[in-house]
Amino acid sequence: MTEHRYNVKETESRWQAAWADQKVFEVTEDPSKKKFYALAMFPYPSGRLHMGHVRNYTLSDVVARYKRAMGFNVLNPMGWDAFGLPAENAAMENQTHPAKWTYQNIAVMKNQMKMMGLAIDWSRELTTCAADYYKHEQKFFLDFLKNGLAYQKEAFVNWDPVENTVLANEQVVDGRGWRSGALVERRKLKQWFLKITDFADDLLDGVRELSGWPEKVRIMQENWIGKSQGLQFRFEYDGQAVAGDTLEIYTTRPDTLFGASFVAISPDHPVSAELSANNSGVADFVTQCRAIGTSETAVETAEKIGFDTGLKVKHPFIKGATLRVFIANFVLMDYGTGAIFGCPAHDQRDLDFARKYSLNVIPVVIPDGEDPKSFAVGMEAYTGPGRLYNSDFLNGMGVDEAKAEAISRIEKAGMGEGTTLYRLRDWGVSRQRYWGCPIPIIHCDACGVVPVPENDLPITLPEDVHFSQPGNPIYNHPTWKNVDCPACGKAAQRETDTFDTFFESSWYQFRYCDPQNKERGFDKDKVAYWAPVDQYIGGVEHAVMHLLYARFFTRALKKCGYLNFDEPFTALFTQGMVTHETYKDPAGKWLYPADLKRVGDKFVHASTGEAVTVGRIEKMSKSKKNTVDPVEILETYGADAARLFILSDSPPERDLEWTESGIEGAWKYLSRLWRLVMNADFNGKGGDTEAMRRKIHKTIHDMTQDLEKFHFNKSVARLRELSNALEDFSAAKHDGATLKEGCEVLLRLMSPLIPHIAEELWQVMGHKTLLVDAKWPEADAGLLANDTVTMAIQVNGKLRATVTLPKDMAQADAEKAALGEAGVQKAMEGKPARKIIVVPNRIINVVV
RNA sequence: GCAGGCGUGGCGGAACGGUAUACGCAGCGGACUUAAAAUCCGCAGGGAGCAAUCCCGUGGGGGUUCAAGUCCCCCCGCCUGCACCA
Repeated sequence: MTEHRYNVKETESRWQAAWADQKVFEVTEDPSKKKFYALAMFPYPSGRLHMGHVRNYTLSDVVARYKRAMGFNVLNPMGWDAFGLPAENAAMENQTHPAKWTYQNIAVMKNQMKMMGLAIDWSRELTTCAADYYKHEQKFFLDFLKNGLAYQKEAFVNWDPVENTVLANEQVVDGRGWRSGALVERRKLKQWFLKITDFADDLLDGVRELSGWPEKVRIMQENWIGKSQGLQFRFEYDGQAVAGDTLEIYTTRPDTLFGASFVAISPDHPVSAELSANNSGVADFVTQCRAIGTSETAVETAEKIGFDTGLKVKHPFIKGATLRVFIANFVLMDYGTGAIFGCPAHDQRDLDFARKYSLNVIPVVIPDGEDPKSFAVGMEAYTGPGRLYNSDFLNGMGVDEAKAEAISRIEKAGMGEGTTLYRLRDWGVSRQRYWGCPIPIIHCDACGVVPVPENDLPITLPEDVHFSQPGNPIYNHPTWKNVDCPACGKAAQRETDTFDTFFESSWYQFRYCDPQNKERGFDKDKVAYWAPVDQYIGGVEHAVMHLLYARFFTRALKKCGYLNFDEPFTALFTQGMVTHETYKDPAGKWLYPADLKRVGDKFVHASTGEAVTVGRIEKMSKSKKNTVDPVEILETYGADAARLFILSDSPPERDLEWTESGIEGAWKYLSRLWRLVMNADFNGKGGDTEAMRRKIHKTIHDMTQDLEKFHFNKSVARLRELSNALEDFSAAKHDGATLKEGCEVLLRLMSPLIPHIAEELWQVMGHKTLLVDAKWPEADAGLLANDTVTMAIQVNGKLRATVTLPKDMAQADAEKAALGEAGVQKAMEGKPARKIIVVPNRIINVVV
């Protein structure tokens, strides 16, 4: 028989063309079929695909193809998260326009994606920087405004005084502008916010219900929302009062009020500001606090420092007692009220502070079993449970009871109230950047803030802008911002800020349901059919921001009448990173894997021959040069090999180490599969057909389970087992019909993973219709059950023999068979069995 | 510091509380070849033994159980996220 080599390139592009020509993956709403919406997080068009993309889209593709074979009407779209800072940076560096750069990248990356053979409905492709996309989010924003979900307030930005521009957080490195190197200033600007805090509780309750999400992500969102129950109340000043008659604080430990020994306020607190005005000592201290900064390392190492303001407040429960008021560097202005009471015995920070300034440490919660009279706090605060002590009317209560009682007393006295507080802040959406969606607002001297009339949408970006001068190009444009006020007709100015690019990615999952709609962002019925997304797949780096914003957006759109559900993504899968070994030359410079040559078990530089040191395995990144270009892999080995390696090497949620030998191995398997089918003799006779058929149907059953659970590495292992068994069966020239059944099942099961070669071999086997349209195989239940089983026999828990017995054998007979085994008798050393445990069809344990 | 995850051969990883190391990568031996590549067959946790076989083995230490990689307690190490949130 002539053996043809598998021609990957030709075959893969031929089937890609066939699927596209027949519009196999294009879908419309079909109420008669169950829908399945599979979505991969859409990419930022940075230039080229990286391996992380390839892994992501391989995973979503397997899901989409599998669900399709299962008979679902599968929506699997793709688009471009096209606004963002890198386009502006590229524009500055290369004297190009962000739009040109972006669209060029999209063209390149789309082409690369097509090489992967993805089951995508390209007719639904969307690009967020296109006006026909962002037009709709401008409308949403106007609706949010009408519904009280958007508002303006002053907020700090990072201001680069040399470049005269606002910097994004990631453009600030060690407190300096990344380009200019100038010290970044905090400047207050009026900016737009979305009221995500309105939904804080709802987002929290919702995330707890999302059973299809990883526990990890759910917890991260819960922590981000950061709900806490506590007491907000007002201290009365004793003597001098500043900025009002009372000082309001927030605490989650009202039970420890009797242990209070000081009050501390933030350096940014209005009281600090007022005192600074008249007291240079205070002003200096506040400046000192701000200089320490808020970076992680600074926070970790910074000492707790305070400044005694000389102010005093009255203890709410202890008549005549007063507490000194400090300004302290560890009190944050943007949480609670920016002021706290310190109870050093039961809070570590308060304790550190108290020890430094020699303040009282009064234990008021005594751990069970401790003697209150001798219980003392040294350098470690006690934060656990216990009984109240030294606390008047709270004495003897547990912590929770005491909290409730303290709140109740304060409320009765009219001094404050029990409060629920969230760490979550409203979402600031204004960005002082060019390459984003313009905020549809006009500022009029006479009328103030005027929303752009809906008929005037979209407000498109000016195209003739320059990036050579400092500042925001939109703001610098000579005419764009000039407009007549829609309300009074007088000269007014457009808002020159653009939306945070998380705005676009918060609703794209709905736009995919109705991407051509010119009137609205999407049709309610179409979204009702497709949404919510059944399986969302992407990187864990979006665990908080993007996913939280999208969840908020869905609720906001619901409030504005656009849809009628809360959660956009029913199930979420977060994939691991793609990693690779790192390499350095003798000078310590990073080297690309492609620049190396293997000599024996070592690497040398391919052109210079210099020795290369192999470093640790790290996430692929340009800076460490440990990247592998997907296109080279796709061109050398093809999409199927890349997909197979990605799927088989590691469980998808874990990191995947990219290795040359791994991709080679995948390629070798494809050749083997090819030979199996090409060389198969379907006219053979004999052999243990029943055993073979059992293996085939067991594989169907197990593989289906694996796919449902995202255990793709296991499913590949099972398919290789089946493949190995079929090779033996074929080599032995056994029954042709069984071999044919096996090969066909193998191809159908392989189809979601390595679709091109599976499709090709399907045709080779004589099929005239597409494999991609074939139904998922069903396991024959009759073949799943075996009539004999191999049972393990243990003596005192140690394996001593295995024995093949009829299935569901009577317990007594099984015991007898077990005791008859030579190995068992030897291990029993002639002693009688004290006990025999029989787990039917599985194991027998003899205890002597 | 808090929260979450992980720890199994040389490596990636399998294992409803029930035969630990499936499947693969790398390795070794052999076949084919002038040779290599490709391919095929075989070996392969550690130790002892000519062998049958036996002992030890899932980061460490305890425990529950007829039986523990799996469940419980303590400890060690690595990774991720959050971080002075009162």
